[in-house]
Amino acid sequence: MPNETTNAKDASREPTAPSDQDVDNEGENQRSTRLAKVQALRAEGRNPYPVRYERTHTAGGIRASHEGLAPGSETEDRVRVVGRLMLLRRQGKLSFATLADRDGQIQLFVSAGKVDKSTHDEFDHLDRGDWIGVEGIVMTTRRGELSIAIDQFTLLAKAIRPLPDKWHGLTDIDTRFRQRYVDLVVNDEAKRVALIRIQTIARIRRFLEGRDFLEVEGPVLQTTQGGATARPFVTHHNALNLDMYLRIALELHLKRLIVGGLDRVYEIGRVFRNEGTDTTHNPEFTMLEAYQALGDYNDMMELTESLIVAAATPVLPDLKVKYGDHDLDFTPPFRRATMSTLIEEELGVHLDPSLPVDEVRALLDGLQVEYEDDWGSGRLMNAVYDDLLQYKIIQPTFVLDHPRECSPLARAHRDDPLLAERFELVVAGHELANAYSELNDPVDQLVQFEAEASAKAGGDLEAGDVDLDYVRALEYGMPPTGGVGIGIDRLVMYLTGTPSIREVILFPTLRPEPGM
RNA sequence: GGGUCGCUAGCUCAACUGGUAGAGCACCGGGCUUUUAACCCGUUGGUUCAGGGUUCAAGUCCCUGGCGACCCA
Repeated sequence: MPNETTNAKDASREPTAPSDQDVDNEGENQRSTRLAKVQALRAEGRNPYPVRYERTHTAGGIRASHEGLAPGSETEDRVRVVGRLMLLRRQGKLSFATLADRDGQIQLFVSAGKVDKSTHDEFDHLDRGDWIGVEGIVMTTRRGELSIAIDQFTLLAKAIRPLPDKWHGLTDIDTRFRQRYVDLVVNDEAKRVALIRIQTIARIRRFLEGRDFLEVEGPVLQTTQGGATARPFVTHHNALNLDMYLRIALELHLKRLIVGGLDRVYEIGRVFRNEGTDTTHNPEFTMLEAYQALGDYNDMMELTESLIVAAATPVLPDLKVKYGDHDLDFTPPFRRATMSTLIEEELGVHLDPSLPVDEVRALLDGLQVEYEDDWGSGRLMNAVYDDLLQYKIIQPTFVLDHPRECSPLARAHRDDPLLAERFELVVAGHELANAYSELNDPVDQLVQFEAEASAKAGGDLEAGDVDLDYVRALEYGMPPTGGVGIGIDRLVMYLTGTPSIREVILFPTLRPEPGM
């Protein structure tokens, strides 16, 4: 019947042509075939996109309630389920289909004995990807597959584009990120990672609530750059005629709230850093920062460790995970070692910020570590750590007592004024958390800000501004406080064993797609 | 920023030293009452990322550009 085929195609072209203008042309043939089906339904006075449908059960719910139903059983249980049609196996007088909803899949069983011919025919002309609502009886097939023997179904949303290959799925990384909606439909791993992220954030909230922290929100649009070392995004507010930064950290406003008397606060929020992207960096990412009055960095270490264990346990019961080439173990306590100790351990040299600059420079020259002329011994020491050590630290390790010189918001160490009371938690060579005993001396803080501002004036694009309002806040008195920041995306990468940050961010930053 | 690799049908992939662009799935038509990536038969479907060059002839070789992945700094 070649004529019929040709006619059907010709008929399908006409109604679809005008509506195609604003979409790309992928799958043009299949799109037009399906658009023709939409037109045909409309011509019969039926709506291919009806407004609602009452469901009584979900796929997962039916699986849970009918676990162990013997093969070849038929129940009296009438259910209405909604989902996306994932597979369709037409077999003449019998059709099987796989319906997927948020929490699972279930087979549909369509028998000529239970539905009339036109319903069956219509079912057989559905496409993979269509959303349907079905009503029927819970049963199992001879092979034991839990199914719904349907007696009626309703098309809820016609899919115009075909789903990717039912076996190979969607593997092109770029397309997976650009069209995450498709990735989530066909790749279970994408859904698994997304759900772990969602659950992890929920668990962190519960954990912090359990410790009496208040969740707060600071401003995203800011007029000073501060709280971290990073290049900001700049934007413009029209009504105020004001250039503004998108925040690079949450820190300075959370501590203002500590001043205000909200003595345990945290925020889980998006921060923005105008830097290159790679496997572990996305320009916008999610930070947790928590501040606890009357805590110091030792308390924050305990908090950090407990929080990570609380978040990890439901996902990784043994707290172990394969991450790239590494086997990570989050069993507490994590190792604690000072930066100075680690340098000595690894390189066999003693380095601390009290050494004369010339001596330290000579040492860096010997190690082939690059540095700037205006760096003091502390920053030079930090460069050795950054260049030669951090990437080698695989298992969770609290690296303690960084040079004060590169910690402008941290309090000087109680035992050594050239060091800060600071730690970074390093995992698989990357910083997962960063914490201080917070600096609350307003005079000292101003000195630190001014040093940064002069570096910025000297061309350091990552250096911060003097935040005079923050200094003013400190002048009203901030109690001794410990604070910590944890990279949520990184944490989720570890918990899911996914060594790419773009896999754990549903919509990673991408160049715009040509033509979109 | 440097290097390597990739981009072919809606999806997943082929196409030797340059010689008529193919397969599976999907789609369309037909068959099939217990399938599970169902199966069987028959069709349809292409600006080979873009542009330029070499050649009788370019998916293939050369140049430029785009997008992406990985490694390095």
